[in-house]
Amino acid sequence: MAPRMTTSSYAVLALLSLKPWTGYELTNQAQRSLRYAWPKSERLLYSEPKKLVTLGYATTYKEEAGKRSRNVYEITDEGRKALAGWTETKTQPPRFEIEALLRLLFADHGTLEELQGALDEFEADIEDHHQAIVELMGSYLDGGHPFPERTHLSVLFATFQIDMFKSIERWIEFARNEIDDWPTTKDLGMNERTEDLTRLLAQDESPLDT
Amino acid sequence: MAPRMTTSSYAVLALLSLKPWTGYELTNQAQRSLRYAWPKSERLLYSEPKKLVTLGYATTYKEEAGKRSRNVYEITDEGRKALAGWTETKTQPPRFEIEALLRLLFADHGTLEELQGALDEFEADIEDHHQAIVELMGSYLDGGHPFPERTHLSVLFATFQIDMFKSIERWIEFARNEIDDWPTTKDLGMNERTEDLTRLLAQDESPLDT
DNA sequence: ACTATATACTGAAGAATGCAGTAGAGTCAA
DNA sequence: TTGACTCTACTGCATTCTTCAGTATATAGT
Repeated sequence: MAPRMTTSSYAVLALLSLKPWTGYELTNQAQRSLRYAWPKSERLLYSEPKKLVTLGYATTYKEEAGKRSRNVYEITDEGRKALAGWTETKTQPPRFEIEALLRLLFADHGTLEELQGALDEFEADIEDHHQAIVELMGSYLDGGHPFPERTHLSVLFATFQIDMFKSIERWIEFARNEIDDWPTTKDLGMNERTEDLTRLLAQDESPLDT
Repeated sequence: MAPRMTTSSYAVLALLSLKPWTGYELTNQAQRSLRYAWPKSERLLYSEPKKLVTLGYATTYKEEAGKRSRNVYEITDEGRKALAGWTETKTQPPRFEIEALLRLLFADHGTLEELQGALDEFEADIEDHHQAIVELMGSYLDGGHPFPERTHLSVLFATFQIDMFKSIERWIEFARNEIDDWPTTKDLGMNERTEDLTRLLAQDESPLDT
């Protein structure tokens, strides 16, 4: 049975359309540049180009460098056709996995300190990503984009990321302030403050904007 | 071999700590309330409580209603202990899967119309979610929270969601405006506008804030 | 010389998804 | 009243994806 083209297959195929890559380069590039749109494991990123070869969408050869060898993958004409057909497939809905928020939702089983800890970790992760992108933009200014003719796309995407990370950081600050007023994680329920917030949200207004 | 407790197992265990549920209720409740923090398939949500039973963290019995039967799951004392131990495990970093943005990154293989289409779908998904939460908040005001003493947690989480969805919607508007000025998806590269944006982002300023 | 880090992968087990299938119960309309 | 449709209430199977351990060479720093 011929394997199916998944979104991850198209992602790798799209990278191959830019230039030939080795498996190792592909895992690194995909993890660096696609991480915030389509995060995939290193293992999968080694497997996908092999699948593309069996489908006839890529060719591969071994490059020898002393006693080391590495697999180079190159897109085929068939592969370019398949990539063009990507647009005919349905786009998957967005998916946000945030364990820190799951822990917030069930914070009443733990202490305030544990909840604050979860928020701290969340913030640290977001700040890391945030800083990485700001630095990447700095490198673009110095002509560091690997495919200069594609800079407009990377930058529009980066705008999304920076904007989202800023908004998340603002929320974390807000959440910390709220929690600081809590005596415990439990049984606060629909108190005055919560009711005020609920009323705002029900009117589609964010307490962070006001 | 005893199965491992995954984050999803803890999520289901946390739900069970609130009250006993049937498998069917659990799938529905988890998909409605955990969807934006921990999105999981219906299939998994039917499997997890069974796993909890084999681990001794839940008990189950069949409830008969005519010719129909359904499985009811109830947390055990062991289960409550296990849930308390959740805080000792590391929180997984956040993960954002957004195929629409992947398509944006590689939009130069397609047309402007296709890129706009991807943004439209993205927007439609986000707006659906956004509206669902605003309505949920309205129901909370009418006393509709299933566990009133936990309202403060749900509302703080809802603040995150509404704020994030608003921020994404603003970005989509922004992106649409940018794209409207593009003659094609290709080879725009580091033009004047892109350079302006890059400069802003490199200074950690969002073009959406100004 | 030793250690750490980067390069360059693969196999196998387990987690999670998607899809099809089964089947009873209630609703609405032709 | 029969048929169509939706909701309830799941299960099995194939496939996808992640995690982890393992293998082995190359290179830079102390």
